[in-house]
Amino acid sequence: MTGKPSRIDQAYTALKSAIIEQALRPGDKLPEDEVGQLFSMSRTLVRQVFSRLNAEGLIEIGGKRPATVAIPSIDDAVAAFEVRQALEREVITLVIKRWSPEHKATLEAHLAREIEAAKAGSAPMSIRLAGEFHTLLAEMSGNPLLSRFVSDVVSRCSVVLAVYGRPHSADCGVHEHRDIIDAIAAGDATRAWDLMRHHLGEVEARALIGSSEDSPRSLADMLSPYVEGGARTATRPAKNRGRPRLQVVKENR
Amino acid sequence: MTGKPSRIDQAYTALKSAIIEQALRPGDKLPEDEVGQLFSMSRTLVRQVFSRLNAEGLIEIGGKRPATVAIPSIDDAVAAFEVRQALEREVITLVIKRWSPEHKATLEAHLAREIEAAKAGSAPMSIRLAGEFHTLLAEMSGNPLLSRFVSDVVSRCSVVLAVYGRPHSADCGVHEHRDIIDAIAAGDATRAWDLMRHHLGEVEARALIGSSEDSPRSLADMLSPYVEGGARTATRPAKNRGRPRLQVVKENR
DNA sequence: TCAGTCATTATCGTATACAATTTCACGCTA
DNA sequence: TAGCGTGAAATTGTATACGATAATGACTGA
Repeated sequence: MTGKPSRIDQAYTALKSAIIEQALRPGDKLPEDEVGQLFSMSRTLVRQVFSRLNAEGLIEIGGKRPATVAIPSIDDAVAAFEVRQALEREVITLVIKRWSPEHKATLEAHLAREIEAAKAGSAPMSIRLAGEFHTLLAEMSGNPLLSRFVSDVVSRCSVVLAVYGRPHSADCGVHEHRDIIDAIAAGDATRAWDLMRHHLGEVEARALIGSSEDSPRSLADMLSPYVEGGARTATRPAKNRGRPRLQVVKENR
Repeated sequence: MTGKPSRIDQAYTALKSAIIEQALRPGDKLPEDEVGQLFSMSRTLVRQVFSRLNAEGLIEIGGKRPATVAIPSIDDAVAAFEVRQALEREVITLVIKRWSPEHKATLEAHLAREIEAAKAGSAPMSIRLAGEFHTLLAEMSGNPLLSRFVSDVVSRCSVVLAVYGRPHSADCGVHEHRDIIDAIAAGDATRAWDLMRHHLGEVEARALIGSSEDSPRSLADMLSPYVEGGARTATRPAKNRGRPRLQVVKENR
């Protein structure tokens, strides 16, 4: 598809995945030069990546402090789900309008992967696929702008779940996705809207009780699965001072 | 309110205003160093400004070419209005839910300014205020994310109008704004939705008149109104001949 | 006169350098 | 021992330098 994803795109995708899959957790620090070394780029580029992530609410920058993975407030969480409801309602409307058999096949294939991931008990994969179901649906709307907005808000919701949510239990979500596909395939917009509202309500409800435990790890360790070419942590022993670089920040806001 | 708008914010606001008010027209070039000199900042900062403007679809960057004011395609235009309908529907729902007398006063005051601008025949001011009516409404939703999205899409629609639209005739828009305020004040969501749908439909129609979906107008045709001396289309291979040089407007506000 | 080729210039992409600010551990004092 | 300055280290904000690439224009040859 895309000829050459630039290094910036690679770093952006890697960090975004790491955050959404909760390999990086809200509050974690992201020093520019350290990230730059991990991805073999200068701070100039890292800054551009951070700028994009910040625009999507995934990290917080500015204030001459190191960038941190965002810690959305309760209000942010409510706002995100509010907007998400409105956007996904429109998605359903448009997808039904432009429905085709290929769409159904694509969604079924994705659902199969979700089921498989749930069966395998892979939490990160389940989290990722659950989000991708919604972005996939949004792409089928044929409206790139809507797709972008949905992708954005889905990312925000993922971070919200990381802060306030309980561990992802994929079973329920998968079955609800199943029903939504069926309603759309049947062209029943009203039913699909209701299902989607209920589904998102469930996800939102899962964000009730906060849970956070501290286990300081090094940034390189957390990101190594996402850095192209594997971890380069061992190549730089001099720079690694004794204490682990990354600390989970206390919530001093 | 805001303690210190940084230079970056200033440049961002200035350029955004210039584009929306059509002082900078779609296709105009924006060389980084020239903009930097105008705003007394280095290219590093200009780049950040451009990055933000690009994310909102106001300019296009990349490809080692100078940044240009965006020229949205017809598809982009339709997509923008589609999303805008969905977002503003949600705005109305929330504003009615959280309605207060101060909101009404604020909107009435804004409407008065719109009427005044229309009476004075100030086209740039009318364009700006017409857009701000919608962002103002969005802010009253109490949902910052929704507000951001609406602001984004309203900007895009402004550029669409700059490319495809006829000169702004403010009268109709103002009266429709009047009706929307009344419906919201009366708590009549259904009526407000209909009015908004009709209003945005009018704006969209004003934008897309004269554009044929079957044979998309060539770039040269679309640009011809802006090419000095009119369009000389097919006589020679259409290079960038005749594109206006950079016109950066001095913003002293 | 016109087309094609090559040098020049303009402009961007990336890295690095320097200044400013915050953070944090350390040692001092009551 | 708790509290509190203090200075070094860490980190970001901004500017500048250098290389790469596309646009521009001049020159040559037919």
